[in-house]
Amino acid sequence: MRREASIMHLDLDAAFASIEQRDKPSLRGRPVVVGGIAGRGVVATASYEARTYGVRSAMPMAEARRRLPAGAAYLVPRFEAYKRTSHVVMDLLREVSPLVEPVSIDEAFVDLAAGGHDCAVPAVTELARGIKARIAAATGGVTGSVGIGSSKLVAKIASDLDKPDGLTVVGPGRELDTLHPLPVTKLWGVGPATAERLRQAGIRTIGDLAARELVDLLAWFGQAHGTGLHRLARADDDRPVVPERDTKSVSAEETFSTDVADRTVLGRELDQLADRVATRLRAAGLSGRTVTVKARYFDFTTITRSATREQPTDEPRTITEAARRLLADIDVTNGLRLLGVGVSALSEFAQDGLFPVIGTAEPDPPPPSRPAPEQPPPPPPGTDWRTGQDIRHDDHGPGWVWGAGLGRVTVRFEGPLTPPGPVRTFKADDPALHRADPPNWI
DNA sequence: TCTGGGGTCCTAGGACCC
DNA sequence: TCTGGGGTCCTAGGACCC
Repeated sequence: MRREASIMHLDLDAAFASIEQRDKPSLRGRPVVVGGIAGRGVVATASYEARTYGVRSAMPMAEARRRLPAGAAYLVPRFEAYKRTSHVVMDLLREVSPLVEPVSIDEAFVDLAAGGHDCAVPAVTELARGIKARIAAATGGVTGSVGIGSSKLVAKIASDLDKPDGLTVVGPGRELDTLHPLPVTKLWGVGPATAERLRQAGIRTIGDLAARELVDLLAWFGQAHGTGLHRLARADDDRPVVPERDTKSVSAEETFSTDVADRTVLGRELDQLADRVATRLRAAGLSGRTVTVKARYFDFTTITRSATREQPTDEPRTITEAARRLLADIDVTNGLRLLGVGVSALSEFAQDGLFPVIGTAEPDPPPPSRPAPEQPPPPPPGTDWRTGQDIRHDDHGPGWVWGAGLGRVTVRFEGPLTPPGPVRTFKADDPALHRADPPNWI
């Protein structure tokens, strides 16, 4: 815990749903649910209109449909669109401080002290107001809620106190007053299982938890979780803001619409999952030694089987063969609800001798040439966005450069599909400047 | 109401080595 | 011949997060 409120947490409000409402004006003001549309799907994000009907994240989609009136929209996620908005926001935050830790596509911590800001409460409050306004402008109206405090814990809890479009600053010395009345479930790391054990011990609020001895928590929850809870309940949190983390595993899984017992079908699924994992490993320049197969039964019990190789691999064939051997040891007579493949024990480069040793590689050949688009070259970094140039776009109609920097171009589109025009960010040389998102209407 | 998909971290037991 | 303790790696499962 720091002496100043210098850690900020930003959480975009119902990000997936509000991006959909931004891009599709007909959805504005209506309940919008983004998530798995099929039988076994769940809600990823519900718009605030949908939340008034009690629809929440992680709720089965079937239940959401039951609760919502006619006229509600059910959409499959368009992750590429969300990532573009996420990049716009993260780039903005990096202008505030070099220490930005994206937690997910719609959430980040920012170390304001590392950005050289005055971290007195009035100053950070003003700073946050400005950041919120810039985010809303740059994203075409997607809002975020901000919390600022002396630790990650306090900042995160603060951002949740006033949603949507909120701003809460917890001044130094106010941490315990803020935390202690809240239910323990607000603490990072307290899920359903921990909450139930705490409830049995008569612990409902974070204040109740702070009143308990460490030995009790150690006995109930073990070393790591016990000490973690003990400290967090006292607002004792010195975790730094870490901009980048190494990837530890890459996996793909699929829940079937009905359980599958046919080993031929499962084998084909396994091949596809292994392919997806291998593709993503290669894109990230990673390979791994441990292959894991995950299976879930009708009753939701889940098992894993893993095998560790001598050498790391990113070869689809190698991963598939290892996965098939593991699947052979799994009982599928009553069918599987879910099948998954993962690779872990990662290292940075493939060791299979399929690639030149680092350092002796030929330079990459130039990318295949594309038909030259009718497009002026993107402005150099630093160009004033107000003077932006026109950029033609196949599907969204004309757009103009809204901002540029760090090899990225932000474009605001105006067209029949999206008046008054969303803002999107592209890499300066991104051919997606001429590609539309696939439609996701259901 | 019947539970997605992508991750992270922790625990516990067994094998193996010194 | 019997027995120790520590360290590391691997496997499996579980809780949790967004």
